[in-house]
Amino acid sequence: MAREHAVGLTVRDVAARAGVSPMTVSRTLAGGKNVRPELQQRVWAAARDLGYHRNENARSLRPGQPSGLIGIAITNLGNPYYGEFAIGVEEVAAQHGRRILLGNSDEDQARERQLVADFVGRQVEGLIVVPAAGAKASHLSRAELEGRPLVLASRLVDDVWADVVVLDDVNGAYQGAKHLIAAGHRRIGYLGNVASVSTGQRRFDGFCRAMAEAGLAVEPGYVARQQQTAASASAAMEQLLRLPQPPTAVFAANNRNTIGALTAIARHLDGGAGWGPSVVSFDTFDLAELSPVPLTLIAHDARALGRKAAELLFDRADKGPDHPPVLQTIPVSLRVVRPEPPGRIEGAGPAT
Amino acid sequence: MAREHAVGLTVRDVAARAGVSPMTVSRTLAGGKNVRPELQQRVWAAARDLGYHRNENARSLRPGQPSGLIGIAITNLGNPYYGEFAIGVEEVAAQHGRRILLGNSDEDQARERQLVADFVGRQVEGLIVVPAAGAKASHLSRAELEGRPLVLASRLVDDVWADVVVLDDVNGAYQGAKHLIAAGHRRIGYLGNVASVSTGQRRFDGFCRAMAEAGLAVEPGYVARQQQTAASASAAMEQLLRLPQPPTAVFAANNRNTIGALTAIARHLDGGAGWGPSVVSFDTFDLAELSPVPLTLIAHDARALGRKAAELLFDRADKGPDHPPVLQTIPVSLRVVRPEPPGRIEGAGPAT
DNA sequence: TCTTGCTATGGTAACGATACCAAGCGACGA
DNA sequence: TCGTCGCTTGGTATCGTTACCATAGCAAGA
Repeated sequence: MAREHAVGLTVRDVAARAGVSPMTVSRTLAGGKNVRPELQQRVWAAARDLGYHRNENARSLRPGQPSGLIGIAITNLGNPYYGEFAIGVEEVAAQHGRRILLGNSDEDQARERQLVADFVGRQVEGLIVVPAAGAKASHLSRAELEGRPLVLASRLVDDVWADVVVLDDVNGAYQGAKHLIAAGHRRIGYLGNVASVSTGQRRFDGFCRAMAEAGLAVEPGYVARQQQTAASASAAMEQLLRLPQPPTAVFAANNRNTIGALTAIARHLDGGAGWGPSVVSFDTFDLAELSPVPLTLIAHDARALGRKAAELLFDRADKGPDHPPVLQTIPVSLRVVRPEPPGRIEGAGPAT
Repeated sequence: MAREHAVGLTVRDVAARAGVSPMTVSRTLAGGKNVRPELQQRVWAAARDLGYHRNENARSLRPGQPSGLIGIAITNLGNPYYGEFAIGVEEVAAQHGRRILLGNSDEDQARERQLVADFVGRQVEGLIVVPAAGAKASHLSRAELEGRPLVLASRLVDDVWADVVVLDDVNGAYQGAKHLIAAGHRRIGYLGNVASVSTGQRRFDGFCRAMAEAGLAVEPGYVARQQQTAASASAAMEQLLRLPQPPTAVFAANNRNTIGALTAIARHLDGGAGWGPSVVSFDTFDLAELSPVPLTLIAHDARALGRKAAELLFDRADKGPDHPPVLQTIPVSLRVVRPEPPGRIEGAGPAT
């Protein structure tokens, strides 16, 4: 009797239609080793006619059978940076015949923990996690993951036994700050994300190092490190612009902060101010060319970061769990989008 | 005997530790109905101590048990528009206790087909697909999906039995074009994506309707409809700018085309041209405020689109497969970012 | 001719969780 | 006192697939 819905076709149905046993169907679909070509054709035809799809869940139930799934927990999928990152992971995963289970933690530790637990329950072969702000090691322990390989991406977490891939945050920020200092800037503002995210701390460290080397003080009034959105970054930038002695340049530690800063600066200029601070931005973003002020990017390849994270995961699966963890750094490079006009700083700034 | 790795804990292990039967464990974890509170505590303690996670794949093997998975196929995850879309889906799915299986088709039909087949094999409860350019109905048929509900998002496909949620493309483009015409523009360029994507066709239709109503011809020399990336859009815009009579305004049919257009216009202005065409953009994007030329956005909420797609999916699961398909439209709205200065068109354009 | 070795095929059991049925137990009304 | 009901607990079978073993057939070699 024909089924009402096509739901629930099994090897048995295909076997019946092809006039063979379920085992022959299984073998054929697994590659056809030790099956007569004629039978293989009958099986393929039957499978096609019925619209049969192997049940991957049942398949992975057998011990030793991989599930073909990789879990990714991301903090904010709306940030194109993480979208690109996810593409990079997906690219490599697809090459290895794996699918992506995706979860958005929204910078919430509880949600992240829940995601990880669920991924484990779904038998993922490995996890790639961009840890949420303040994430603890406890829900990323080897025991919690039942021995599954874990890669931390973009951000570090203390005391977690895992491979890690991060950007060259410290050096990138150092180079970016040095770039501003070399151009003659002395009053440099800093817009960044919270210190509970490792990028927030590392980039600030690099910035401070460059300032210290130049004998410049990092003045608290010029530093704002709480902005996680472009809107709050814009507000922070406006505060800096309203200071009696506003900074002649700002270092924005990620794309959300840069976008907020540039938005505020554009409003400032539209409001009649003839002058706006130079910007160095960690992260690239669309339409950087439209910047109304001198702009330099600390550029990197988010997709490469995702690819590398996936590669570390598959490497780990090959090497076994007992090799020491790997820390991989993705290089960054300075890209001047709009150069500093000569003599800009001395003459053009407001009330020095 | 102790296990080498923690991999493969089962109800049996928990049952043994708690001194009860596997059934009692199962019942407890399923909510604890008809289990003595004392035993429940023992079971929970044992599960926690061992770090047990229920095997969701084995669970969904039993007939009638849902897998808890929703499959999403997207054409380009690097486009923040689709990132936001995915967040919207994930939000609603998480509310319903479902996880997301994500695949990137990269506008490739073969990859899309493969993704869909795999999703079915993994027993997803439903699929949300942004169909790739030129996607055919055949691999989205009810039979192919084994009766699983399908929602098409953002783009239409002919002859597919599915619920659909799209933006108000035609009307949005119509309003955008009318806006330019009302401002006095007569020579209006069009930058869009290919007609094999329904948005490419629908937005062009709306544009043409506004032009026709105003008695204006859509001149082929002003129309470029093959750009899928910002880079190619930038090249197309440069061609328009090099025409003896360049358009005084351009309609860009999506964010990639707008970004390309603005980049080309910025280069043009930096090159010394005192004048650049006005822009209307379908889709919003970061840093629109930096536009050097008059800019109006046809704005909409990609996250809302994702949410609605997921809601349609769950509605369909409730209503059953026999209700007629639903077509839902997400409204768009005009947002003037940089208004048209008065008298700009007559005086300022090059060689009329 | 009989053995050995190979390929092709099928039956059976098992993966982990749970629906179903059976059974034990105390409480309560007849 | 006995039967019945409800609650609790456990044994068993099953979901779809495939590893393993068994078997049948055939060819080559002793």
